[in-house]
Amino acid sequence: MTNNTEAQIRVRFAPSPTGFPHVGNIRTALFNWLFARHHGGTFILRIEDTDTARRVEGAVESIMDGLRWLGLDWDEGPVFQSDRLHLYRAAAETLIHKGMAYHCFCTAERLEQVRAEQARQKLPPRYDGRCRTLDPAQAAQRVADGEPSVVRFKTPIEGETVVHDLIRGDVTFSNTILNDYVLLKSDGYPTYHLANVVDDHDMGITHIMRADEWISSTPLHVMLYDAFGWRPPAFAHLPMILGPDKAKLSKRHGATTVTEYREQGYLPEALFNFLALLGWALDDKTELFTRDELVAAFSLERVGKTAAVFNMPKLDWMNGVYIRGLTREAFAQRALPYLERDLPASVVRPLDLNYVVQVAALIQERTKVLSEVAGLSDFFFVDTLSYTSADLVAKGMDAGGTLAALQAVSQVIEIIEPWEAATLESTVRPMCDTLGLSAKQLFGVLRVALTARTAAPPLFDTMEVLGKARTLKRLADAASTVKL
RNA sequence: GCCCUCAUCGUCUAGAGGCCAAGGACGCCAGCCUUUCAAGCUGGAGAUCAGGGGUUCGAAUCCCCUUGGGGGCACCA
Repeated sequence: MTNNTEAQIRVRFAPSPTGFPHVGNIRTALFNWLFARHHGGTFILRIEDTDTARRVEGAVESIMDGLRWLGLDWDEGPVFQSDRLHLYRAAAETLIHKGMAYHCFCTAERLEQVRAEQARQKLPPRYDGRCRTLDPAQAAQRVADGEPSVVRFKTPIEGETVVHDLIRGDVTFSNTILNDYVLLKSDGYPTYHLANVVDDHDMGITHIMRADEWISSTPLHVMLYDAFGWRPPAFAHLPMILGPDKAKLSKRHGATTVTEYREQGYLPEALFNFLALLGWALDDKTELFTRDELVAAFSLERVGKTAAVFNMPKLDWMNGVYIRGLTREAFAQRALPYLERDLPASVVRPLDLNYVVQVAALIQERTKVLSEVAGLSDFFFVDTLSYTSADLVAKGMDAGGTLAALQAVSQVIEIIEPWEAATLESTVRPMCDTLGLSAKQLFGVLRVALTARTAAPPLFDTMEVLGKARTLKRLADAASTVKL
């Protein structure tokens, strides 16, 4: 699978710490990681923290946390761009000396005016080039005098730039529509464009895999590589992930950050599998992949071009598949923290793991996300149930019959030993005849008495896990609840 | 407004000229199983392959136009 050339492959995931990583970002990380692992290459984490204003406290930790949770381990980094400002400044200087960049002294207000005027004339908003023709010596003097400035790239005003993209093919941009982009901001920090190009070159990145939204700024990057005399890496612009409204996925689409998926109880291996299928498919049928299978199967050639809507119901299904695939012990282990978190405060912690394993076995195949385990099983943990007399009386029955059934069953099972589901069933089921009830009716009454709900795990398994004492207690409570 | 781009069931997708009167998955519906809910099994509805022109003996697949969607156009990334 790997040969000498491939072993050189170096890719990176380069998020900016301006918020918590959402699934779109993570999918990009996943593809980079898969590509690196498939080819035996290197996966690098780089933090693009050049926007001092939008920096968010804790974002870096949550990015790393999310990557670790999904098992996307990085080989180098995290590299912080804020530690490398000298590199970008030197690079900007180089370009100024080459006459390919210049200092611009235009104020934010003037830029604003220019844009407003262009908008009024329905022209594309772009820098009008006022400082482009300033005398470099004079400009240098003004900078030396302390006048604030930015460094702009002297974008060629004619010709065209072709971006070779592994997924899109060749994409041609006319240089006339390109802007004199800012390379270095007035605070001395580089913009994304400069830092990105300098770093990717410096770090020996061979393939840039990033979301499709970046393709518009790629011609600038190509020109920058050119201006520096560097060979650009290969580009692969990945199809975007959309919300249900088909717009770029964002906060307003509900749970989009990885952290939230974890809190809701999605299994990392399920999200991993699901995300891999957003914009990539192996064939016409395979949907379930282990991590290793994905690493072995992944290829850029099979990445699609069309944006994909994030299909929540399918994720739920897939999560359910992964949950059912767990051993009951593993499932209990995974469910435990969610139970501790979600069960009512009245339930004593810590929970007994052996008991949780027994409960877990009964709800496992009914669970899609771990955040619902407490709701599915709380009656196994709480002391008192809440239901009314009417809830107890099954369809076609009256209060008297219900009470009689409850008492009859209590009496019969009281002497059952050993307390096992099979024995309970073989004892109670025949009582339907004696009591003149259908199984549906009798079991329905018992179900409400024991669980306070109409949908629950199999009755006799529930009794077994509840234990004789609690079962009898609940039947007695139910009997006293019935209003004749 | 300008630039780029995409276009197969509601959604994720297979399809790289004939194997496609379009296959799989999720979801939906029905039946079976069954003490409920799930799970499982079986079956079903669901795409005139956005529309219109070409090219070709033959097009979902190639070309053009239209339409629609998405993205970009900051001293944000």
